[in-house]
Order: sequence, then structure tokens, then C-alpha cells
Amino acid sequence: MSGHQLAMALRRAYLAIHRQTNDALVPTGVTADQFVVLCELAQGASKTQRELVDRTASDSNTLRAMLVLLERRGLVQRRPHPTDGRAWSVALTAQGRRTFQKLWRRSDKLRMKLVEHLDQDSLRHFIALLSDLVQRLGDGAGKSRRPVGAAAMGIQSSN
Amino acid sequence: MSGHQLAMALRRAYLAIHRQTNDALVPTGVTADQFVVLCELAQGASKTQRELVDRTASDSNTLRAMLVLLERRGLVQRRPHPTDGRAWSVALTAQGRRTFQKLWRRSDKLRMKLVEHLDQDSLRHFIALLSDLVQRLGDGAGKSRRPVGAAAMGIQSSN
DNA sequence: CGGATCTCAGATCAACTGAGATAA
DNA sequence: CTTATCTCAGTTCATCTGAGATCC
Repeated sequence: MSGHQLAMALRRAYLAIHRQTNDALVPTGVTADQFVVLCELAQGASKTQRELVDRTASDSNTLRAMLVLLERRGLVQRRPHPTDGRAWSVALTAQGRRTFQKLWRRSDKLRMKLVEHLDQDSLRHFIALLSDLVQRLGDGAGKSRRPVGAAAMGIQSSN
Repeated sequence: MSGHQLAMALRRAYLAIHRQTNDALVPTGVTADQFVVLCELAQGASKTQRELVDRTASDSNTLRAMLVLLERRGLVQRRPHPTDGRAWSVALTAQGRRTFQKLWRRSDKLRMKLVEHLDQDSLRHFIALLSDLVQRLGDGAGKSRRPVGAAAMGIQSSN
């Protein structure tokens, strides 16, 4: 057992989820990565791009590109931030909320399958293992253009 | 605790490893995904592209593209398969083996950090959780163009 | 024949670099 | 002045579809 095997197992698992999410959403024309963004936006209030970068673990340039696509399709709206003149305030449009419901339903079975045969404690433990791993890696961070940012830590509403 | 949170934790962890691997390897011009391919090739005998597709969890077209890049750089060689006329037999070149050593050393600290604070049992358990997840997903497989393939199961040399 | 392996063209998205505008 | 947020241009890689050649 080695770090390499852990990395490979993680790769396998992530790619499997990513592909099956894409497969499930392909009739809607929304990608799995875009879905991740919409999920964060669907949790209550509007967010700045910076917050979305932290919460979706995306690159800021990548996130912008995705928002441009989502905006062009009318799922997302960006308005000037009320107090911070540098920032955008990003939110779902009405159509975006409707589309998100559809996406969420379409991916429902997949999420069920993810946690099948896992009781609450195992699931909690599993997530803790993953979070610990991220934290361990994050400490010796490279030259990431993301100087941490408070929202990166896992405060998630319950969905 | 929900399947969504598990998926997000997995995403975070995978992307963190992927990025840090890329960062560690960037002076060599080899990407993290290419490194995955080289790792499999470094384990003993030569392999067909089909085997590599299974073992690296890559798409077959994607794999071909990566092999073309690696071949162009002289790290990899493809010869006709001795017995199966449809298949290629892919192997590292001498330079490929040297480069792989370098890559492996460069990513050593990262692998160490991955398993820091995990004893053998925890690591084994972690990997089992990930593998189980893949298997659960794999059962209800979509229209993946990969009709299973025996090598997909985890027979790994110890590295 | 059916099925497996691989090739090729083409498209799309994600990811990243580096430079810069603007505001805190 | 420094730092943070976001924009923009440009590049590369990974991914996938769909069609087809070739061989088992």
C-alpha cells in the first residue's frame, strides 16, 4: 500500500463520478463542472467569483469562462457587488433555478449510488479522510494563485 | 452528510493532487496525466493500449493522443503486437525509463504527504472505500465505450 | 458475420500563464 | 503603495463523438 495507489484510487473514483455526471446531464447541455458551480449558487445567497473559486476548487480564469457560458445561456446573472467595486455578485436567474432543479433530479440516482451501503458514520469518516488529505496537501502549497481564502474550508449548507 | 458532499470532497482531493503533481513535474514538461501512463508502463512488461486504458482510467482516444505526445518526445515506443494484429505493444524507451525515474523522484514528497499520518490499516481502508465506490458506480454503467475489460480490476504491482 | 482494437477528424471544455485595469 | 478581484488574449491538454480501417 502506497501513496501512489491512493492517488490512483482517487483518480479512478473522481473520474468515474465526473463521467457519470456528465452522462446524466448531457441532454441538458450542462457539464459536470458547470453543475458544480450551479450547485454552489443554488445554496441561498449570491456569491462573488472569489467565493465560487474557493468553494468549487476551480481556477479563477476557468471559473470566469464557465460563468460566461452560463450567462450566455441565461442561467446566471452577474451584477456589480453592492459594497465592493472590484467584485461581481453572481446569482442564478429564475431560469437558472428551474434548470438547476432539473439537473439535481437528473443526478439524483447517481448521488444515491454514491452513498449506498454507507451508514452516516462511514460516510462522515470517508469525507473526513478526504478533507484531511486536502488539508495536508494544502499546507505545503505550491505557487497557487489562491492565497487560501476563508471560504475554502468546508462550511456547507445541508442541501 | 450527503452524496453531494462526498462528491465535492472527492473533487477537491483529486484536483489538489492533480495540480500539485503538475506543479512538481512542470520543469520536465510532463503532465500529471501523462505521468499516470508512464507509471503503468514502468511496471514491468509492455502493454497494449487497451490495457493502458483500463489501468489509467482514460478514454481510448485520449490515451492515444497522450501516447502520440510521449512518442514524439522519445519516451515511449509502439511496436506491432506479436500475436494480435490489431493491437500495439507499448513500452518505455531507455530514455523513457530514465525520465520516469526523475519524475518519480520529483513526485516523491507529494506521495509522502499523501500518506502522512495514515497507518497501513487506515490507508488500506481509505483505498477500499474508494474502490468500493468505483465498483458501485461501475455496476450501473452508462454507455461507456469500455465494456469492462478484465484489467480494470486492481491488480497492481507494489511499487 | 459480430466484436475488439486502434486511427483519425473535429469539436468543446477545462486549465493555466501572463499582463493589466480597477478598486479596497 | 500593496493587495485583492476580475478581465482578456492566447496556449495547451484532456475529453468526447462519430466514423472507419483492420484484424480476431
